[in-house]
Amino acid sequence: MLGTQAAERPPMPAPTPAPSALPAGSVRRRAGRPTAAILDQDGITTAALELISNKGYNGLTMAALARSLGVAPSALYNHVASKDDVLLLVEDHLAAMVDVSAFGSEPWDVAVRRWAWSYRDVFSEHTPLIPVIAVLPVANAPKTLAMYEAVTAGFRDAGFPEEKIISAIVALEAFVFGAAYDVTAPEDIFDAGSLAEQVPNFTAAVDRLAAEEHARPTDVAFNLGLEALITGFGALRK
Amino acid sequence: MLGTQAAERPPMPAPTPAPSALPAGSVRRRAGRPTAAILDQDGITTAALELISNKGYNGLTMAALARSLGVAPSALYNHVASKDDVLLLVEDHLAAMVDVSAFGSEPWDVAVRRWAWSYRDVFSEHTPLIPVIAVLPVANAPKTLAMYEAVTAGFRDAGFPEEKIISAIVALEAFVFGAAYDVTAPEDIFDAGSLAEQVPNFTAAVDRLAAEEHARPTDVAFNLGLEALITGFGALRK
DNA sequence: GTGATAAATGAATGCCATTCATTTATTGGT
DNA sequence: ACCAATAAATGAATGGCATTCATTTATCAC
Repeated sequence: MLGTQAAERPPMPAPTPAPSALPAGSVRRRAGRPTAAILDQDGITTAALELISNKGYNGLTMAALARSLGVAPSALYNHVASKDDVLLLVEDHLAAMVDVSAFGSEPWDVAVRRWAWSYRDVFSEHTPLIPVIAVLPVANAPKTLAMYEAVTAGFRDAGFPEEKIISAIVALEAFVFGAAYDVTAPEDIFDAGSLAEQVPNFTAAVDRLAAEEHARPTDVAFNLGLEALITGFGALRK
Repeated sequence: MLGTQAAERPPMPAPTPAPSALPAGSVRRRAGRPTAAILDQDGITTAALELISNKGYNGLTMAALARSLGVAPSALYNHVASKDDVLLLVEDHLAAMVDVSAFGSEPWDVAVRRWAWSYRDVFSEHTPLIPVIAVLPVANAPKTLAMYEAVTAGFRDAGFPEEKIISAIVALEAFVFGAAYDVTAPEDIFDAGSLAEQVPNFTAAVDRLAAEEHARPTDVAFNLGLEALITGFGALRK
């Protein structure tokens, strides 16, 4: 790890000191507005996603983001108000990747199933966004809003009583977000270790599930909960 | 803002400089092991909870924690390995406050209902813990483990097939954690603002729910989802 | 009694988001 | 065609943060 970083950024100054924030080979940009704008929100979003994909959310710093865009960190603040703002851009990009295509073409239960699995899969790779999303007004996230619109229309067309649609979506979303965290949990999360004797029922149940040898226990739990929600909510339709 | 801070902490040194890490009035402790230990995990947990209660999770820093305990920040590391370790202590303390008393005395569905509401209520005040909990092996959290034991026993006694117990609890927990975030969301989170016209179904559904004038819409959604899960899971019992 | 260990201080370290003064280029109004 | 306002960049701070380390002092086990 440290060795790799050192290779990228030699601690000693190179003969011709490499400009610290520019792609290799380019000349250091002088201060002042450049002829053509370098940054925009789309580019920042793309670079952020690339960084997250390569280095994870720990690697997503304003400095690293600036560096990958060949720009000084402070330049980012001409286009976003804060790091949370960057996270919002990323979130909205991801929302567009959630599959809502089945609403309008497939039966309601099939559509909900496809949407929820897709939603969970997308955000299980991006759980650090969840605390941000959960509290963020949708007004600033057009693609997220578009997702809600598609889902809402699907519920309405399926005969859902209108006053219950938002509550049902909120409940499903809560389940999806919680389940997204579960995907990231280590396999041995339920290993009670030295305390196992003190929690015999729990230990037995954990062992009994392990004996089933499911490829992904987290998927079993998600399926169980999702089917219960679909069945329960399906009964509300007129 | 700046003026207020300056008033609390004058930039110029006071005549008798106040010791920075000690409760008012006490003498600065000299270096070296004190006769009686000042810190232990219980004290750290209590101080952390107090700090969170007064200043929120933003106010919970290792420096602030040390200060409230009358100790240098580095002293904390003789008792916890990291800040995440402090969060784990807090989490385990809270787990003990979750109401599992109905398991063993009340019918299964009543017990699940009481547990889930209580669980959500406790952690909705502590959502920053959720990312930590979700990934943390239970072996290091005895009170959390005790909660799982009580719930597992309740499910088993209710005739739940043993291989499904953990999956059902995991699903319920996912829903609880997601719903805990929802509690903290601002009221106008679903206000589409200027984009309202582009999402007519969504806007209509939001308005229709608002017209119901529920005291806490988040509770309506939680109730809806929880009852669906209870009904769905209840059918699995032998 | 003595060596190992435990628990404190205090001084660093390095990383981080963010701000600000400054420079340069574009744009819109007259 | 000018000129003021604005936009977009640099580069140098700033302050906060968790964590580490050398050092000091006290207790505990043998």
